[in-house]
Amino acid sequence: MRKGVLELCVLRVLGRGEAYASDISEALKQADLLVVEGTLYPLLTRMKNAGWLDYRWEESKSGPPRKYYQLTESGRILLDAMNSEWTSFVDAVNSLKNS
Amino acid sequence: MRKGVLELCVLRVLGRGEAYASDISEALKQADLLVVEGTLYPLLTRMKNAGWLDYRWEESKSGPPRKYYQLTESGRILLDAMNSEWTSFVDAVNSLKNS
DNA sequence: TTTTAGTACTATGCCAAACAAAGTACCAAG
DNA sequence: CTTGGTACTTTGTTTGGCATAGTACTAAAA
Repeated sequence: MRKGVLELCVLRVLGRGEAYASDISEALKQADLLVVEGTLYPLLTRMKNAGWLDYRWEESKSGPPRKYYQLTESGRILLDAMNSEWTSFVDAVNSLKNS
Repeated sequence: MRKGVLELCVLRVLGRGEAYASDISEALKQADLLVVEGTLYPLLTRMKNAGWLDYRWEESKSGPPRKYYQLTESGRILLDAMNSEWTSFVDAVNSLKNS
């Protein structure tokens, strides 16, 4: 039942191109999805360890260096899979609405 | 971010009329949503304690008595609220799909 | 030049939800 | 009176989301 929606959201954001934590957080906020630091950073680490993401360090002029994350090949595959799972899931929940 | 989708599913099923655990489980299975005993029973108890559900005992000819659950007034209000939350949430996640 | 503020990532620990697994209890059929 | 099926209960584990505190780097103010 657990669907890992937050993972899907991160995958979708990274599907557009590489980004670091604040970019992702900002993109989610734009979509009215609130995610706090304490959730996002550990999640990114888990996804990196699972092999779905990779990152490179980049220096910043306004603070410490940033981890720019990208999808790996396996991350891209997972994204496709989770996209269809998500659709099915939404359909299933919506089918309960009436009757 | 936490959405309590399973709660919404139970509320929707009970929105159609009273049911006991196996009925609910069956209804969810029909909709391709898998829920196991260890999840459903504690959830029903939590929702009962929260005041969203009520139940009555009914004897069964084929086993122990059953707890038939119904929505309370406050459960009905919650159902309405969660219906709109669910729609917004789905829209938000889907808005991340492209661009 | 030392302090302060802002940004970015890390580490630790808590709580509740989802689940597995085992147990209790009731009934009917053999 | 034992067996099998049904229904609910109890206990414990794992994991995700989050809060909190801490480290580290930069730039700008005092």
